This record gives sequence, C-alpha cells and structure tokens, in this order.
Amino acid sequence: MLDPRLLRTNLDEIAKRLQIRSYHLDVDKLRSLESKRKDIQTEVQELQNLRNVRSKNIGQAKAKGEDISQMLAEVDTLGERLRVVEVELAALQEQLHAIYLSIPNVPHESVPAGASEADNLEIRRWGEPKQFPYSPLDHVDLGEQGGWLDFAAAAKITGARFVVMRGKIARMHRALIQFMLDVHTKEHGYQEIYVPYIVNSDSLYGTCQLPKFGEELFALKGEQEYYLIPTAEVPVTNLARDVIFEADQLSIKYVCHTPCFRSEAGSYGKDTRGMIRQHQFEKVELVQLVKPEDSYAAHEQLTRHAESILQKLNLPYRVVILCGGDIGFQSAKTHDIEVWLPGQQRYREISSCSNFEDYQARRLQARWRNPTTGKVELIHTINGSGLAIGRTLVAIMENYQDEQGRIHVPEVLQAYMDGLKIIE
RNA sequence: GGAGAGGUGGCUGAGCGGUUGAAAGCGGCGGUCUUGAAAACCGUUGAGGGGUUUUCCCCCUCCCAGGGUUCGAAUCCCUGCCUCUCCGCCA
Repeated sequence: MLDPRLLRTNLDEIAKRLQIRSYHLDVDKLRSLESKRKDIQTEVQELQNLRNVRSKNIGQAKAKGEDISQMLAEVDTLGERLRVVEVELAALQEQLHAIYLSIPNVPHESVPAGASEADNLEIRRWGEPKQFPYSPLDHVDLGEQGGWLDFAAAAKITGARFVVMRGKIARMHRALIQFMLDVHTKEHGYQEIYVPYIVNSDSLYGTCQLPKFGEELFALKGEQEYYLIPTAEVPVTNLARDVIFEADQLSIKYVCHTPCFRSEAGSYGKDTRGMIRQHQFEKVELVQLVKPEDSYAAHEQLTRHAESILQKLNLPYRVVILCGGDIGFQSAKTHDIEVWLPGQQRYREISSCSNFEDYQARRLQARWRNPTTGKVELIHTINGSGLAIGRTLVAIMENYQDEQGRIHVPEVLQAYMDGLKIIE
C-alpha cells in the first residue's frame, strides 16, 4: 500500500509516475472522497469530544451527589447522531481503503517504460549457451526417456501440472535444495529458517496476495480460513508484521526452503508441457529486511546472491530489469534472472528479485526506530528466489544432457550425491 | 477431544463502570555526582490518526480481535482467536 498521506499531498505526481506501468489513477474520484472523508471525520471527532466531556461532567457531578437527570437529558440525542456519522465515516474509509489497496507500487526511476516482456531491459549476461552437435531434447523427453519424470502418474494421482520424480533425478532435486541453502547460509550470511506452509488471511493481506490475487491461492477447507503458501515470502516476510526493530537489528537476511502452491488461474494453455509451470514446486527464497537507505544496495546484492547459484552450476543466464508493464503489483523494481534452456532455445525466468520499498512494510506495519529522527519508520522489504528448484532441475537436465540422453551431474552437486557423476 | 486458568505499554505486573493512556517495579534515554565507571539521586520514556503553513498546541482512536449494554467500558455481556496447566489420543 502506498502512503495515504502522500496520496493526499502529491496525488498528481503519483498518478503520473504510475503511468509508466499503464495504470490509470482516478485522481478526481480520490480527491472528492478524501474531502468528504475529512469533513465527516472532523464531525465525528467533534461529537466524540463532546460526548467525552459531558460524560466526564456527569461522572464528577454524580461523585458530588448532585442531581444528574438534567445532564442525562442533554446528552440524550447525541449518541444517536454520533452513531449515524460514525457509520458513514466507516463506510467512507472502507471505500478509500479498498481503493488504496488496489493501487500498485510506484516504479523506481530506473524502471523502463514498456508494455510487455519484450520491453524488459537486459543489464547483463553470464556464460555462453552451449552449442550441441545434435538437436538437444527438452527435459520432458529426457525425463520420460530416462524414467525419471512421470507426468502421467502425477495426473492420475492428482491432475494436470504436477509431476512424479524418480530415482537419481529425485535425488538431484533434493540435492539442489541442500546445495542452495548451504551456499546462502555459509557464503552469503543468511539465516536459515523453517516456517509453516499454511497461513492465515492476515498474513496474505500483509504481503498483498490478498485481496487482489486470491484466485492464485489454494484455500483449505475447514473451520479456519487457511491457505497453502504460494511462496515462502508470505510466512517469512510476515515474521516482521507488527514488529518495531531497533536500528542495530537490521539488516535481517533470511533464507528459507518451502514448497509453493499456486493455482495458476489465468495461465491456461501457458507452459502446459513439462515442469516449468506447476501447481506445486520447491523454492529456496531469500528475504531481506533493511533500512530504507540500504534497500537498493541490498536489492542488487540479493540479485547477485541468486546469480551465484547459477554460476556455481555453470548455467548460462541473463538479468533483466522488468519494464513498467511487466513488473509485479507491489514491486518498485524487479530483476528477473533468466536461465538458458536448450530445449526451448531461449532464456526463461528462474528467479525474480524485487524491492518493495515500504509498500509491503506499510501493510505489515514492519517498522524500525530511526535513531537520527528518533521516530518509528517503515522498513524496506526485498526478496527473490535463490532459486526455483524445479526450474533449476530443468535447466540442469537440458544443459547437461549428452547424446545418449544421460545427465551429467554438475561438479558442485556431486558431493551432495555420493560423488555421482552421470545419471543414466 | 475433555476439564480448568488466562490474554493490559519493551518486560514483570496493578487496575470498585466515571479526571486511567493506564499504578508500581525493571529496562531504555537525558542529567547531577565521579579521574572514569558502577551505585545513588533527579527528570524523561507507547502506537496510530485528524486538525492547525505547524519543531508550539488541540482533538480522536487503541488495554488479543469483532460485536453488544451504558450518558460513560481496560473494567459488564456475547462470539472468535491465541497462550498456559491437567487428562486422553497421536507422528
């Protein structure tokens, strides 16, 4: 959520900056609602004040043993009038709040304009896509041929967009999780954290999956309103909800492996083949909670941390800045890391690293005590995948295949697989 | 699942329905004292919002959450959530 005070004072400028993501802010409507709000709120507060003063007087008179029936009569109609305007104010504030929740974050000045993926700005490339002397297979063919990936079995057990993995590939999938957690904890200074995979709706509002993106979530049946997490971002970032940090506690760096569950509503017909887009997948997530002044340096650093995994696995990739039309709702700036997939002959997203500035923190009421101002202020939140496990497995299978359909194990993973060099 | 107890400020912990946003203690911050530190003493110390072109002041809201009773609720009544103790069950 954006700062309501800023929306009041700098409305035109915010509207202008939101145009970069092709978002139209109804400035006139907001202005008129705000001025109505101000009038009614003033009236409510004046009436409340009157009530408080009179009630206090009644109390004092009663204590002295005076007759209070006259005073009670005076206060008679006040409550009714107050109730009416209070209801009116609540309705108005709810309306305003709903609008505030529907306004996306203001993009950082370095975010390029653009309508779609095609306008994203490539900022660097690492590694060279390998030239195969034959036509390389994609992971689906490789996986089914080797008996490692079984989409039919998953479809029987559950349905579309699930997978069953077997044998050494299942083992490598597990190894990837251990490997990434080790790198981020030992080399990058993240604290490993284990969290619930089921969350309540407060948490989803906190990180802005609700109310706008509820159709992406799997809700659980039962007495409680519970949801499966779509990403570790939800439970991990919500650790900061309603917390006021001391300056010396920041920055906080968490790394967390969880499964992720996404309904993928609205992506019908997209990536229907293979493991690229599943309802259930594993991810190692990086989350940083930082002081505002540190957030862009931290965002860059976190992106590099995610990249380092691909470098260690020797997988070619590129990094792009998402343009205004492609950037996520709550993000001020997002780097996508895209890995080279020989089976598709193109770069595909394997990590998305975003700086939300104070947009999430405002919803979460995640704050810190700023010693220079002496005030309680919002922190900045940053997160990114480090990396998506399923897609990493796909990238390894496709990049490390040989002509016999075998998969060579990347060197850094061999220690996690009893020294195994080739999966066949 | 059954039976009890409880949720108050950074922490501990008071709080007959009426100057209680909340006693007291601890902690934090500032000061006095000291060569320095400790101790002692003095002062100060919650959050959110609105008004006011505003380092001054005024007002409103918040004592788990949501409803209700009342002129007036931290205090009374309902519902929910959470925590603790005991019993049962269980990976």
